[in-house]
Amino acid sequence: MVREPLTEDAAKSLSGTFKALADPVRLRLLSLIASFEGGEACVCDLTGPFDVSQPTISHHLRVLREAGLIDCERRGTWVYYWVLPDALGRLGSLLATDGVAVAGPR
Amino acid sequence: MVREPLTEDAAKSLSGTFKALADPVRLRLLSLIASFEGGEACVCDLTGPFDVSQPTISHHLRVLREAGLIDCERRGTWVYYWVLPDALGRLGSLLATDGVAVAGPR
DNA sequence: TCCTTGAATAGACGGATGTCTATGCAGCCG
DNA sequence: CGGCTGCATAGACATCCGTCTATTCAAGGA
Repeated sequence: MVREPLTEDAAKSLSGTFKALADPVRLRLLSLIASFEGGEACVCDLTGPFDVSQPTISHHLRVLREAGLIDCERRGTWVYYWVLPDALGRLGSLLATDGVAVAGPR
Repeated sequence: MVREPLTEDAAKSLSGTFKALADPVRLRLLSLIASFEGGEACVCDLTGPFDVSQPTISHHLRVLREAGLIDCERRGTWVYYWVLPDALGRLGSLLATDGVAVAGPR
């Protein structure tokens, strides 16, 4: 990303992922799910730590899922969510600036 | 970030950076500046490749600058922008999922 | 079967955001 | 000094987005 200009399509797609991460509640949800024992969490575990309503949590989970950052499965009465590490990893390596000449004034 | 839950403050701050990256024009600007010869670019080099007006580019550059992702300096008639690699690097390492147990159904 | 609980959907509403046109400011040059 | 060029600011406007309440759907238990 810092070596050659992004194409219009790549930028559009990438920005979609960043949009999903551009909300404090969603970031905390993602982090909370990832750091849960076993790497997955039931929705009922996720509504407590936040000051927003259950439908709002449900909405944020949907946004994260549609961005390909998490997935879920129903097990009886409960729905469990887990993080898909690939998307996060790809993003991380894209942002890597290792070896790129540091710019500055002058 | 995937090892322990983000605090409310950390999430708020982080989401600010992601917000700045959550726009295709800003992503392309960042990428374009970084990949410019010498690692810096004049604004006049940045308005051409986009379909939006010059004030809109100026607005996006301000957002990126206020997020700590780029900086600028006036040199005579022109203003030059360059990428601050630290912010991007910190973000990249934050998203790293290496060594974290992969979650999944069951 | 009915009721209860866990979770998602629908729709409304206010605030944030991306874009534009018009204007202002800074620096160069004749 | 006057005008021109590069860039930023101001303000308007439409759309998007996060949140809520109300409702619906799914699954289990008495």
